[in-house]
Amino acid sequence: MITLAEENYLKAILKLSKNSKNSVSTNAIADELETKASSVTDMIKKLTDKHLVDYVPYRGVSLSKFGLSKAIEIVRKHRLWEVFLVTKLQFKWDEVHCVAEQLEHIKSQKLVDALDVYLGYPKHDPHGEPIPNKDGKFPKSFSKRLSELEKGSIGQVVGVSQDNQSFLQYLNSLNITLGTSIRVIQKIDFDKSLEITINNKSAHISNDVARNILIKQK
Amino acid sequence: MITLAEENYLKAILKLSKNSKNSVSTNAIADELETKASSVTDMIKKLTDKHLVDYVPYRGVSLSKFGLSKAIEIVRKHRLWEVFLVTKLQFKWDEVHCVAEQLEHIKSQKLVDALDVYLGYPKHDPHGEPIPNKDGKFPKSFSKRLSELEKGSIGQVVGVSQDNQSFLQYLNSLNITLGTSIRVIQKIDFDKSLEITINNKSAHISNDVARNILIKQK
DNA sequence: TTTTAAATTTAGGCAAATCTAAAAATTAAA
DNA sequence: TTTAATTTTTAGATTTGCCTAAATTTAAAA
Repeated sequence: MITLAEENYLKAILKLSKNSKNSVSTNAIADELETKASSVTDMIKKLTDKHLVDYVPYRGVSLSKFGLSKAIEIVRKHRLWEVFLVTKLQFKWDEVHCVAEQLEHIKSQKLVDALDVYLGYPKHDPHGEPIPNKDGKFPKSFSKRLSELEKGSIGQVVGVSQDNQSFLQYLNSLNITLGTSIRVIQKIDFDKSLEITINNKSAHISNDVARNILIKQK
Repeated sequence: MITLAEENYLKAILKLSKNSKNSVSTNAIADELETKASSVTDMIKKLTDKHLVDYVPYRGVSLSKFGLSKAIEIVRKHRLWEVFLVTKLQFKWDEVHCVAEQLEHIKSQKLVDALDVYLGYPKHDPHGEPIPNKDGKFPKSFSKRLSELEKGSIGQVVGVSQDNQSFLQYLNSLNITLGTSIRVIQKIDFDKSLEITINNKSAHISNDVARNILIKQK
């Protein structure tokens, strides 16, 4: 049995190894989980005993194959619950995270699968993040999210990962539709928002919005 | 903050004080939670410190006003989630309990309220148990459940607390409809099933079924 | 009413998950 | 390459929730 605390560590390691590839440092995990490095070392030993991670003292940890699949399961549950909260219970984007953080730890394979069916096998959560399927595979797409584009690059809108009414209305008001060309002028580090141009008219959009615009890069 | 373990104790005390009224013995709680009497004593002290129960050593505990409201909240959540699982995710009656046991501990007032709205303010869970409302009040009804009738007594069917397709079909096959007179011939202690007569024809029904038939007693 | 049985509490310990402070290892700087 | 700074680990405590075994209290029986 994987405990709640262990699940949170797995999730943190997955999140961190996405960016820095391979192995993750003790301090990085401590920061992510707002705990102390010594606590992390303790927990890593427990995870090692359970074959959830590979660990070389002083060198960092990485998820084992088993640990990775467990971590992905948690992400899947988190994102499915977020979709549920927004599409069925009328929660707003920014209200779902803390509740999903709890719901992701509910243990029942049948529940997750039934939820997936009920929600119509969604591919993205309300924040535009991809939802892995039952087998742990992420939906592959040939598009990128606008938020992933580098400064200076240009792309064409090929879709959105949200069909929310107010989101689509907002895109309309910006004159963003399928096929629109967008150039990234500036990426603001502070809030990850973007300065962009749409048909030579400039606009400033939040990361929340940029994440939900799917782009085919030129 | 009330911990998960504390919530389970509150629930157990509520359940037990329903039957034996007033205060509940340490051993009864230990049995209910499949733990040891000494553990119960430990926990009761913590609950006392948090003003969730009133406790007289060697004499038993009872829920305080505050503890009662918390316990009812948990029951409300448990039963709402059961309704969700059955009506939305197509779980069967007997598959919901263990999952609801986990879901009942999710902390979010907004979630419970939204779920209640979404489910259409259900009055009973899939087992026929009443669901308290937002203010902790149980739906009052002038009917009893068939399962509550004493041996020998007679009553008339005034409703059901389940609108499940297969349940209604089953009642049909037993010739039970609104207005049908039912007499309780025998109550089987072992599985709480009932020997009854319907228009002088005898039948044997499970507690699961009897609990969902609402009766006006003669 | 004394003795016995049952229920309850106390004492002392254990595992999980965390912490602080000190020691050890690694990396960066002089 | 030695020293200094940083990172990581170890040692020793703490809290929560549970356990066993022993002591205490209450209830029942003789």
